[in-house]
Amino acid sequence: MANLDAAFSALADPTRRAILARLALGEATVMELVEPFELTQPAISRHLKVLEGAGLIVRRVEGTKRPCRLAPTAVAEIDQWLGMLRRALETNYDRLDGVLAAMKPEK
Amino acid sequence: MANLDAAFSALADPTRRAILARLALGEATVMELVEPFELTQPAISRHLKVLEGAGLIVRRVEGTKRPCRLAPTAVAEIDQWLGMLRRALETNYDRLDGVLAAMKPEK
DNA sequence: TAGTTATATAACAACTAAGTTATATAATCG
DNA sequence: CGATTATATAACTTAGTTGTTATATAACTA
Repeated sequence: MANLDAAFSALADPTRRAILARLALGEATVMELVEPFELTQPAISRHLKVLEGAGLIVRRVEGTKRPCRLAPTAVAEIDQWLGMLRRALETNYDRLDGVLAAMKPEK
Repeated sequence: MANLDAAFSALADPTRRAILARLALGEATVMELVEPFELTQPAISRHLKVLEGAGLIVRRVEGTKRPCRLAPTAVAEIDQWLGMLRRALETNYDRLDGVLAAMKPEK
């Protein structure tokens, strides 16, 4: 699962998560994404490249603009992987419940 | 949400995800976690420190051993954040559906 | 108590990441 | 066509990550 590396790594950066949060409101061009941050345009362009590489966003060409929007694929992959942890945590939690239930009578 | 940085960043490494997958099967000591990897014990110890710092695992002291197990907190935080993306993706998808539905009659 | 086992930490090398400025490309506007 | 706007890329700097080996600590074992 090499793509999970890219996806989680992309999400590890707060600027990139903020970009995604902005795109959750709808499509935006590069300059629209630059505006709210105290970063230069090349910095944002590179963040977008990382997000695109991770499958978290897609871009279309519209004249000289490149509007970005959220892509579903990476999120689905992440969800699937996290599902494994969720299930394990539930199981362990049940087990703990069992242990506690077994202990109570002893007390 | 500073902790999301640590959580996503911890999950970005395949060795650490493999460690979590192993812990999903149940508690394990450091040496038990070293065994399946072609890495040295200090390397694994540091990965564990990262996972602990991210709130993905907890460790107890048992004599000279430090058994590790999964912790639920970070996964819950991640799920919560991803929920935002999931909802946005659903909305955008619905919107796309709407667009496609609106286009069909025109064709 | 001396040796062994389990784990942590320090110091270092190699690599990657994130930001900057300067510059290139390419579409649009007048 | 020339100027402007939108975006990308290159070169560089600084900082962080991942691995290694060597060593420290601390609890068991004989």
